[in-house]
Formats: sequence, C-alpha cells, structure tokens
Amino acid sequence: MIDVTSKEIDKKWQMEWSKRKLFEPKIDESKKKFFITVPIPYPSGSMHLGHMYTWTRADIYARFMRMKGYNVLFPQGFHFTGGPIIGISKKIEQKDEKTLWAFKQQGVSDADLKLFAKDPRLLAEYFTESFKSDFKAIGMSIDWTRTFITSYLNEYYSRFIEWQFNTLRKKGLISEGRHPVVWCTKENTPLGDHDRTEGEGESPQKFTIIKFGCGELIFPAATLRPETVFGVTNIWVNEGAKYVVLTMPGNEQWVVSSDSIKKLENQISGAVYARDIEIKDFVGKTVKNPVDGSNLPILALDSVDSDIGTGVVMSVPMHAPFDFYGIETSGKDMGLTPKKIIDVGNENLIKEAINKYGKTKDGLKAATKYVYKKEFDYGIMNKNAGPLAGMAVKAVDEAVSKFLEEKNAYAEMYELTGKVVCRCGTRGIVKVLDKQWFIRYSDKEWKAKTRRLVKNIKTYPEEVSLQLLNTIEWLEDKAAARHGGLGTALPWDKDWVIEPLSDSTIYMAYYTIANTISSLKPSELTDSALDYIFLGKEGQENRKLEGLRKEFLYWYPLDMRVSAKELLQNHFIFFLFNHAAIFGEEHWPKAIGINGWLTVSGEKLSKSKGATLTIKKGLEKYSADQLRFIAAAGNGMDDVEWDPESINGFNQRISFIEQIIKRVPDLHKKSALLDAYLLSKINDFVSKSTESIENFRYESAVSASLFELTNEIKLYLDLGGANSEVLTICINTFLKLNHPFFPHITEELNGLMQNKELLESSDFPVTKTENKNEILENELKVFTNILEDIKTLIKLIKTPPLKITLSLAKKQKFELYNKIVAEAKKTKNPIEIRRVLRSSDNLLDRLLKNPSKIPDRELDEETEYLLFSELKDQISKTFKTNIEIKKESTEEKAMPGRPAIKIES
RNA sequence: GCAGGGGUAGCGAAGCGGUCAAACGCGUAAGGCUUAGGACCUUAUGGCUUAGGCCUUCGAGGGUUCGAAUCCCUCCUCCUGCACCA
Repeated sequence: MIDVTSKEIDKKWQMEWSKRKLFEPKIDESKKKFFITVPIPYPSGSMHLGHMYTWTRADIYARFMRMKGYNVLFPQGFHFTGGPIIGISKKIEQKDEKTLWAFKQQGVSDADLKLFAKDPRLLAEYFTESFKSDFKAIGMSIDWTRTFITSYLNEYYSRFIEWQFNTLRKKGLISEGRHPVVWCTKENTPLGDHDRTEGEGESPQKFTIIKFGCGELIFPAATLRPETVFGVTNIWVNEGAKYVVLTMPGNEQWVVSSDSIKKLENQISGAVYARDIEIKDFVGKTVKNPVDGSNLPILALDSVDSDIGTGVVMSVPMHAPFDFYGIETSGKDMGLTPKKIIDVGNENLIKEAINKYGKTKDGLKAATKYVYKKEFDYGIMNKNAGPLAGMAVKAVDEAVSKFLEEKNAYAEMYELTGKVVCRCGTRGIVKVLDKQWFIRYSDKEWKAKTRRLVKNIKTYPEEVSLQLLNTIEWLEDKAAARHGGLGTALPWDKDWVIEPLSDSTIYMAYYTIANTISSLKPSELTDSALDYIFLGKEGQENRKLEGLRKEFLYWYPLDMRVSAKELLQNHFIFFLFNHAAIFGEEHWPKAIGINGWLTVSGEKLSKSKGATLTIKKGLEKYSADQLRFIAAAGNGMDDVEWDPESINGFNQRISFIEQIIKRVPDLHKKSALLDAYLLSKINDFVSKSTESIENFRYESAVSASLFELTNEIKLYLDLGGANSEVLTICINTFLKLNHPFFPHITEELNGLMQNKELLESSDFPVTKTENKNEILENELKVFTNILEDIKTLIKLIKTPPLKITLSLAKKQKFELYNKIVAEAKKTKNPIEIRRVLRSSDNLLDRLLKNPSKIPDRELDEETEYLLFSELKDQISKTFKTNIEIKKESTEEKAMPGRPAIKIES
C-alpha cells in the first residue's frame, strides 16, 4: 500500500522534475508560450495555508497548461520594498513580546532572532529562503532561475524601476503637489490603518472655511456645507474653550480654538500662533456676513466642539438641527430670523427631523445626518440663495467656492472623518504634505486607455472586470514616494524612496530577463538599453541586448495573474494602469484570476493567525498533495472554509485507484454495453474537469475528476464490469485529470501503471466524441433506478423473492415518449407540448401531468432491452433470485424508462 | 458613505428559468470486516408515507411566468477594497 501521507513520494518526484528541468522553460518558437504569475510576497514571516491556497491555484493552472502543450513560465520573486521589515527588526531589538512569540511559533531560533535585530536584511533573506523551501515542498512548478528581490539591494531591479519612473515622467504621468495625509505629530510619520490603535478607516475630509470679518480679526467658520452661508443667522463659539489668534498668510488674524492650532499649522503653510484671547469678550459682538455684508451676532453654545474644524461655527438654523436647537435655547431673545434657502418639498423638514430623533446630542446628530442627506439628494437652492438660486444642492459646489473666493472669504482645511489615535498614543491629525510626488492615475486619457485594457482582459470570475472598471472611475492620484523604508530612490529626487505599491506594477516584464541579465553590468542597463529591451526603441541594438529583447518578446505579454481579492482595487489596478501607460498594446496582460480567502473554522488566515498554520506545520502532518487538496475548497471570490477532515475523502479515492490498478491485469471480461457506457460517461468528467480548470473553478474540477469519476468506476465494477482495457483507459484518464492538482501521488500511481512517460510531460485528456452515447447513458440511469426500486419493493414485501419479472414498454410508447422529449427540449410548457403532439394517448396525459417532471432524456427500446439482458445475471446475483426480462410488454404499468416490476414471493 | 461579491441540508459547496429534496465532499447513525481500534465496504441522513408516492424548503417580504433557489423591486445580514499601507 502506498502511504498517502508520505513525504518520500513528494521528494522523489520533486527531484525527478527538477532533474529534468521541466520548470525551467527556454524559448521554443515551435510551442505556444504561457506566462503566469502570482504577486511577489513580502518575506516578513512564514508562509501559511492562506498563501498556499493562492499559489496552489496558480500552480494547478501552470501544470494544466503545460500538459496542454504550452511552454509555461511560472516564476517567483520577492518584495523587499517597504517599511515593515525594518519595523519588525526594530521590534525584535526592543524585545517586543508579541513579535518574539510569533517568530518563535514559526520556529525561528534565538540566534537568528539576534541576527534579525541587527540587520533587517537578514530577516528578509531568512524568510525568502523559508518561502522558497515551502514552495518547493508543496510542489510548486516554479522556475527558480528567474527569482529576484526588489529594492536597492538588487541594483538591476533598481535600474529597472528607475527606468519605469523616468518613462512615466516623460509621459507626463508624474506630478508634484500637495496632499493631505493622516499624521502623527509625535513620530512625524503618516498614520496608516495599521499604525492606529483607534480610528481604522478614518480619512481626511475637506472642509470649506468661510471667513467672517470682525474688525481687524477674522472668524473662520469651517463647514461641509458652504452653500448654507446664505441662511446664516449668527456665529457660534464655545465659551468654555480656549481661543487664540493665528497669523495667516496675507497677515490675516484668525480667531480659532487652541485645539485647532496644530492642524492649521500643519495644513496651511505660514500659519503661526500669535496670542491668546478671551473669547467671552467677543460674545455679543458682531461679524460681517461676506455674502451680503449684514451683521451677525457671535453667540456662545456649549455643543460647539472646539476640537472639530476651527472651533468657530456658522449657524444655519433652518438647515442644521444643532443650530435650530441652539437658537431655541441660547439665542432665544436675540430676535434672529432664520432664513430658509433650500427647498426639498417639505416645509417642516427640520422640525420633523428633530421630533423624530430627539433633542439629545445623539438625536441631533442623527437628525443632522437625515436632513443633510435629504437636502443633498433632493434640495434646490431657493430665491434666498442669491446667485445660487435655482441650482440643485448636488451641483452647487463649484459655484459656491467661486463666489466665496470672489468675496475673499474662502479657504479650506482638512478634518478627519473620526478620531484617530497613533500606536504611540498621540491623537492623529491631518497634515498637508507640500511637496509630494504623485502618479497621476486621475489622468483622463490614461483612464480611458486602462479602461480599454480592462475591457480586453479576461477575468475569473467575470465580476472582477466590473469591479476594476468601477475602480478606474474613482481612482485619484497616488503619492508614489516617501521617506524611509527599503526601496529604490526616485531617480530625479534621491531624497524620496518609491513606495511599495508603485514599484511592483510591471515587474512581470523583469522576469523575462531576470535569468540572463547578469550578462550585463547594472551600469550597462541604461534607460535607452531598457527602452530597447522592453519597448523596441531603435538605436541601442547590440549583441548583448539582442538576447534580452528576444526573451521579452517571446514571453510577454503576461497571460495570467493570480491572487486573492484584497489586491484587486490596489495592486491590480496599478498593475493594469502601468501596463497601459508603458507597454505597447500587444504586451498588455491577458487574464486575471481572483480567489477569496481561506478560512479555518470560520476565521481567515491573516499573518498573525497564520503563524500557527504554517506550511511547515502542515507538512508535519500531511503530504504535499493532501495539503494541495486545499485548492479544491472553492470556486469563485467567496471565502472558502478548509476542513482538514475532508482529506479523508482524498485518501479514500487514491487508495481505491491504487487497488484497482493492482487488480486490472486479472480482469478480462467484456460486456458490450457496460464497457461502452463507461467509455462514454468518462467524457463528461474530462469536459467538466477541463472547463472547470479553465475557469478557475477547482472545486468543480476536483469534484468531477477525483470523486465523480471514481464513483462511476465503482458503479461499473458493481454492475460486473471487468474489462482491463476499459479500466486502463479510465485510470490513465483519472491520473491525468488529477495530476495538476495532486502531482506527486499521481506520478507515483502512474509508475504503478508501468507507464513510461511522466504525467508531467503527458498530454491532458481530451473528450472522445466517438465514444459518446447519450441514449446508453440514459438507459443505464434507467437501470440503476430500477435496481433501487426493486430494492425498496423487496424491503416492503419482507419475504425473499422467488422471481422478478421486468416488463419493458412497447415500442409505440417509446416513440411517443421520444416525441415528448424532442418537444421538451424546446419548451417544457405542457400546453405547448400538447398543442404540438395532439395525441389522445393516456401515456401523454401521464407524462405531462406534472409540468416539472416532463421527460427530456431520449430513450431507446432496443438499447433498454439489450442493457437489461446484458446485466440480467447481475440482478439475479444481487437479489439472489430468477429474473425474466420481457420485451414489448402489454403490461399497462410499463413505461419507457420504467419497466413494470413484478415480484413473486 | 461609495464600489464589488455573498446568504442553499449538521458543515463545506454545486445548481443560476423547467426530473431540485438539492450533485459532490465531509460529518453523523446503523450494519459488515476486525481480537479491538483505525482503514475499508454497505445502507441511511428535511417531513409524512410506503408498490416505485406525496408535502414543505433555497436570508425576509413582494412581483413577473404555465413554471423561480434561479429574473425584477424593497429590506435584513456577512465578506472585500477605499490609497501612501504591504
């Protein structure tokens, strides 16, 4: 018996493939090429089952295409670019317990940890090697001659990235500008989601500042709804808060809450603290409304949050519940006259909202949300709104800022959508980075080009394409560089390092030359040399570059890129954009395959969670193929649950096949119809399996090739089939169909079959239409149904049967039956069928009685009879009794596909 | 909030207008084999029946159709992404 969990078998075949260099393809003009990749992983920890899920999916495709006769390239590099490796190294140095625990879980020794603390590069290299050995151990058919790492640690790669950015810049797709980021003022770094203890997902939101003059001073009110300035009645401040004066560009003196100093200083260059003021002194004074020059009182209101915006708020009671309520309480006796400036077809919107949600803080918040949404969606500016009158609120944005600018009353600032706290404990703010390099993904022409690319790409599953197109719509400029972290410096501004999502967009092209590039010195890899290799720009031809150019032309474009869904709207979209910008249309990628996440007992495998389910640990318990059975867990983008118990099913099928292989030489019985049936039926599994693999539906593929196919062989044997020729065909088909999924064990069984050729070098099975016999398949189904029926009947009778008579329906009945079938293939509407057939036969009534059970499978009287006759002895044996098969029976109950059963006991 | 994808038996997962009580797998139960366990084999696994039958289900509620898990509308709920983070 083969030990299914054996690692020996894994190693044996891995060595065999490697010895024959089956995964190190060379240019071969006689073969069609197929180039497939998975995004480069970041080697900051061990590979876990979640990784394996994705890579196995790619490997299966690679092996499948290889068997289909393609010259397949499946390379794998590693991403060193970014901050975390350095961060982790630091944490180890600081002896952070969580980090140390996670690495010890992964089997890292204390000595190695010491090295990691000293040099982050050693950490990355350690896990690169760890990934590589895991990839090998689970049988990835990767070409390791083309592996590489990114960042300045690889001069060749850095040159490649410099070339990419120079090229983008020449095309006008790089720009310099201002950019708001969430920022920690203590650590002086941007706060990504992962750097926060609170406020994940919160982002900068633009506020308009409207400047209200008060003598020499300005009260800047921050608002999300500048159009309501036409309905402003007063200004709110919070008497309990501290206020200060800031000197702004143009020597303006702004009165703002002290909480907003840092924000404004970080956002508006030139903003400087001038002095403290006592806000109480201003309550009761007036400011000028920039819109019409009218005087508005400054009033105090407790609910004004000095921490949001500037701490100065304009009050628009008819359109803001807080203000409405504020006027009712604090501004009662001021004689203010609220003005309505937006019509939504409901005069009492604001009152109703407040009544509905209540006057508590939360109630007013909800009411605000409600009112804002209604007014934004349906509101029209009315005649009180000056130059905006008649415009939809939705469309008013540009006009209002222009209007305010003309009055010199406009400024802007950013506020967070919610509270953010850095890991260091500091409250996060929005900072506007003045000089930042962007990739201009907002560029209209570029978007159009990328849209065209996406429309021509094949995606699995199909919905991915829609998602990509939608992402193109909202995508904005992306900051492409930062300070610190590993990477490649911007070629024209060496202070900046190109950030990780931007230096990993076109490296698939680099694979094509990664194995031969060392024939050059990095310095020989000039922009014009790269222009020649990748873009075919003339003038740089020389013998050394010729070979690289050839490699690129042979392997590119990329035929398939595989990954999990979380990369879709970031990495993938950039990958597509950059290809559209840099490469000729003939080198645009062809297809994308996206999968969901692997969950284990309902939880997804993240880096921290994955620490306990590493490949290494998996391999202690299971063989590579048993683990690869993971890939059979799902079909589309949904998350899939991996149940280790299901491996039992895999083991069973493998040992079943092994047993059959051992028995085959002794089986020499021929059964005309049964043999023909199996050869016909096997086509179903070949086509289902092929189609499913092609569409990345591995669940379905394995279901067909591993389970349904063996079930069919079982049935064949149970019915007395014993033809070694037929079984040999079946087993060979089984091995080939399953080889992409379970390459090791199938090679082993293939050896047991004494086949000379490795499966890895064999052809993938194709359907043999000449063997297809649908009527026979239908009739066999009839037969197995009858067996079931007899079984239940015998159970009912409770005494052993003496004789069973099976009476087959008359030929005329079959004819009418098949007429119905022919009609049912067009429509199953019983009224229609009846109209066409117009027979008074009561068989018609019976068959059409239940519309959902109208037969649609063709049957044949002769075949039915021959099949039952051929298998007659088998029935006798099963039920230990005599069987009589009657043809052309007058038995009323006998129906086509449903012989009448008579049991004598 | 915006965009995309889901919600089917104890679990995983097919089906995407008509033999659907629901493929396939796991699990569970009974029986066989075995000294025993495991493995393996057989049978069962929505309900009610018991001469090959019927009924009810596919997140909830409506609608279209001779016919809907499948198409349309509303709602509930879960997953993913939303950018300087790999």
